[in-house]
Amino acid sequence: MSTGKVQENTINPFLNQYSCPVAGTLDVIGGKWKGVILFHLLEDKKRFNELKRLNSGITQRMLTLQLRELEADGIIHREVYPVIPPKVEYSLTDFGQSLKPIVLLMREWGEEYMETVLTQRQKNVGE
Amino acid sequence: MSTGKVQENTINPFLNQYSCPVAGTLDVIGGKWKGVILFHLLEDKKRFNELKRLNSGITQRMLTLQLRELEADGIIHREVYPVIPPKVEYSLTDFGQSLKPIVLLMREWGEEYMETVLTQRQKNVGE
DNA sequence: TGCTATAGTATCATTTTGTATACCGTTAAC
DNA sequence: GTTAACGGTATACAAAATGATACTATAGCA
Repeated sequence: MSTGKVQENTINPFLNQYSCPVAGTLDVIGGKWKGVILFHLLEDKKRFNELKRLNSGITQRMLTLQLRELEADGIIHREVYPVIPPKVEYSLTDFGQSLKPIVLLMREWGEEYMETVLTQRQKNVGE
Repeated sequence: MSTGKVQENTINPFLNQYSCPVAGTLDVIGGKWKGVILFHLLEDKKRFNELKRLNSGITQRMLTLQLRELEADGIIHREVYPVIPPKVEYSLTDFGQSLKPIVLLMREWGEEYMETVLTQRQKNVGE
């Protein structure tokens, strides 16, 4: 960063603009699935199919894509056991652990306020 | 919610599945712009064009769409002054203020770790 | 008279994200 | 011999999110 030169070839070019740090964080944990995946990994490592069951509705392809991106960002670790049938375990890296407070806070907020949001949205239907 | 019936017509049908609360929160503050918009509103209310300048790169259309959704979720308030040229001020509602800890934490994480993420991503280029 | 400013809307194009479905290799169980 | 389990990949397609561009109204100013 010291050069002031805009970097290239990262996953999301948006981040290269030295934009708001909030945008950067959301690029890592945002999207439809990443937050939930991380949430499930907070407690303990999980196998691929386990994550698939926990993220109800996710397709194999999307799960793979999201896991690969999290891995590329250094957030999770992928451990492959050379057995048959295959066994692959996903876990948070130490770096990934640094996201724990955010994920927990998001869970709390969701638990406390999602009903409010849903109610609020209902009011605006058809306006 | 007491009926156990799945609601319809909300912005994101995903939320009706009684899914993970983290997903719910991300639905409210996720996406490319909402987090940043909220971040800029934490301190003080802002006019439309002010927000446009602060969210560098956002188009007028996207800003309008995101602001409308945040308003529909009860997160921000839109105050229109009937003057010419028009003047519209956006501010956090009391409810919106409840998101403050999350946004601040996301800012902190971004400030502290985005370089790490960027470096990490660089390693994976072309693999 | 023409220009600027503000807060949008309308239309269309593009990019990103998500879905559906079929397929792969290997082993063990039936 | 067939089937299931696991953790994927490949291909095609659909939907949603985002972007680009042009346009609007009205007042004040030069």
